[in-house]
Amino acid sequence: MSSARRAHAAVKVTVDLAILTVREGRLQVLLIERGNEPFRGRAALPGGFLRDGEDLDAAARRELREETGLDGSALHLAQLGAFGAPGRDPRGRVVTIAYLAIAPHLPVPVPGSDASGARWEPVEASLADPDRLAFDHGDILRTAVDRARRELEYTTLATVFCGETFTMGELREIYEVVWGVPLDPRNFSRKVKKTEGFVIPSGEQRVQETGRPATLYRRGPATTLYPPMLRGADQGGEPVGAVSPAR
Amino acid sequence: MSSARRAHAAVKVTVDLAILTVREGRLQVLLIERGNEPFRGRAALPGGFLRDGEDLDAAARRELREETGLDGSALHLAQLGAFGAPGRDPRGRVVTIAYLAIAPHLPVPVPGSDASGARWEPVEASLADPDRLAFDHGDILRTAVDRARRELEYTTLATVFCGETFTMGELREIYEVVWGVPLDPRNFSRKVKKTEGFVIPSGEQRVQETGRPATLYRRGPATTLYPPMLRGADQGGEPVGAVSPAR
DNA sequence: GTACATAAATGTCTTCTTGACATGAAGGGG
DNA sequence: CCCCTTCATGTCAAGAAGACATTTATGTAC
Repeated sequence: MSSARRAHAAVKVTVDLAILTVREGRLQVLLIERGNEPFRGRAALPGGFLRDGEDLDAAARRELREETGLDGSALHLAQLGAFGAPGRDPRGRVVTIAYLAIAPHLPVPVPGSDASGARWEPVEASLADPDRLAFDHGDILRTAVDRARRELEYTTLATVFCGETFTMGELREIYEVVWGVPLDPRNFSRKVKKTEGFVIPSGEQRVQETGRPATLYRRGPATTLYPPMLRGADQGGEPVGAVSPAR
Repeated sequence: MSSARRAHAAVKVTVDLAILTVREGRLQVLLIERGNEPFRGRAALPGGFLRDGEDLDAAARRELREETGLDGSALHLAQLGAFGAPGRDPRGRVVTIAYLAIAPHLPVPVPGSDASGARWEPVEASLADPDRLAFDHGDILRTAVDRARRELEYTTLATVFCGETFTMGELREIYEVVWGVPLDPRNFSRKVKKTEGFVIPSGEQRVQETGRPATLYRRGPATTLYPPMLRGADQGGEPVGAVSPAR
C-alpha cells in the first residue's frame, strides 16, 4: 500500500478550455500566448490551476470569465474529459480537465493575467502541426472539435454559435463551417423548421445589401434533435472517448 | 498567485470504473463492498488511486484487471469524465476520473484487495436511492448508463456485451435491456443485417431446447452505425456532459 | 411418421425522411 | 420598369422505418 511502485501520485489539477467560435467563415479557437515557462511564448489553450475548495465546473467558468470576460450563463460549457499522461507537463504530474466552450462572435479578447496575448485562430492552423500548441493542447483541441461536430448532429448546439437572432443562412453556415461540408439550403431549411423547438421566428427580418430580406429566428426550447441532423458517414476517430485497445 | 483564495489545491486523483454487463435479462453493474473507511461496508464502484508515473488509461486498465481479472484488450473501455466536487470525498480533495467498461457475461468476480466483497447488481437498484452508493458513485453510474445508452445508438457497442458469438435475438436483447424498450425482432434484424460490417454470420447455428435453430454471428469490423439505430425521442438529461447553466 | 408447439427467418405494405433539383417572391440598382 | 441577387417554397423519386403476416426449421407428443 506504500511501496515505491504503489505510491499515490502527488498531482496538480488544471482546467483548460477549448473555446470555439465561427469567424470569417471558419471555425476558430481562442489561443493565448504563454507568458511564463514552460512553453513561454508558445500558443496554448487558456486555463489554469484548480483552486482550493473549487468545483471543476466553477473553475472552468472562472477561467472563461478571466480570459474572455464572459460569464458562462449565455454560452455552452461542457466537460470534455481528463488528460493526464505522465509527461504532458514538464513541471511535474499535472492532470488537466478539459472543457469545451462554444461562443458566438466575440470582440477581440483582452490578454489575461498570465498571458502575453490572446487571439482567435482557425483550428486547421492549430491542428496542422502536432507541436504547434503547448503541452498536449493539440490533442485536447482535436477532441474538442470532434465533440463539437458530433453534438451538432443531435443537439441544438449550433444556435449557440449564433447571436441572439440569426437567419437560416447563418445557422446553416455554422454547420457547413464546423463540418466542412456544403449543405443544400432548401433541405436544411426544411429540416430545421420541421424539427419542433429548434428555432422560432422572431417576426423581424434582416435586410441585406441586396436580395430578398431574410427571416430572423431565435433559439427554440429544444436541446436534442430527433431525428438527428445527418452528415453522411465517415465520422473519423473512435466512437466518443474510447481508450486504445478498446475493441 | 499565492494568496489563500488562489491556493492551488493539493489534490489526489483516483480512477473509478463503472463496469456494465447484461445478466439475467437486466443491466447490471459490478459493485464492491468497501472494506475500509470512509464508507466502510457501503457499496461502491471499483477503483483506486492513480500511481506515480501511471497514465490515466493505464490506471483504469490496471484497476479493471485487479477487480475482475480481465485484461482490457477484449472489452470496451472509455473515459467518462472527471468528477471533482469539493466535498465528494471526506478524506480531502479527491478528483476521480471515471471510466465506462462494457463486459460480456462474466464469472462471479473475486473480491479484490481492499474490498470485502464484489457482486453484480441491477443498475435500477443502485440508482433507486441516491445515497445507496458511496461517494458520488451514484452520479457516476448514472452518467455511465446514459453514455452506454447513447453509444448503442451510433456505435457497434452492443456486440461487446455479447460473447464471442451471439444470435440476433441475443443482440436485440442487449438493446432492449439497456434501453428499456421492446424492439420489433423483424425490423431489428433487417436493420442490423443491412448495416455493413455490424455483424458477420459465423456459419454455425445454435440449437435451442425448442424451435428453429438460430444463426450465430460475430462482431463485424464496423465501429459506427450509419444511419444510427433509432429509439424514439426522449433521451433524458442534458446533451452529453453539459455544465449546469449551459444554455 | 404425422401432427403439433415453438421460435427463427423472411416478406409485404404504408408512411416518413431524405436527397436532388426547379420555381416563385422580395428587395435594391440601373 | 427590367435586371440582378438572395431568400423562400414546392415537387418528385429513392430510401428507411414502423407495423404486421407468413414460411421455415427444429423438438416433442401421439
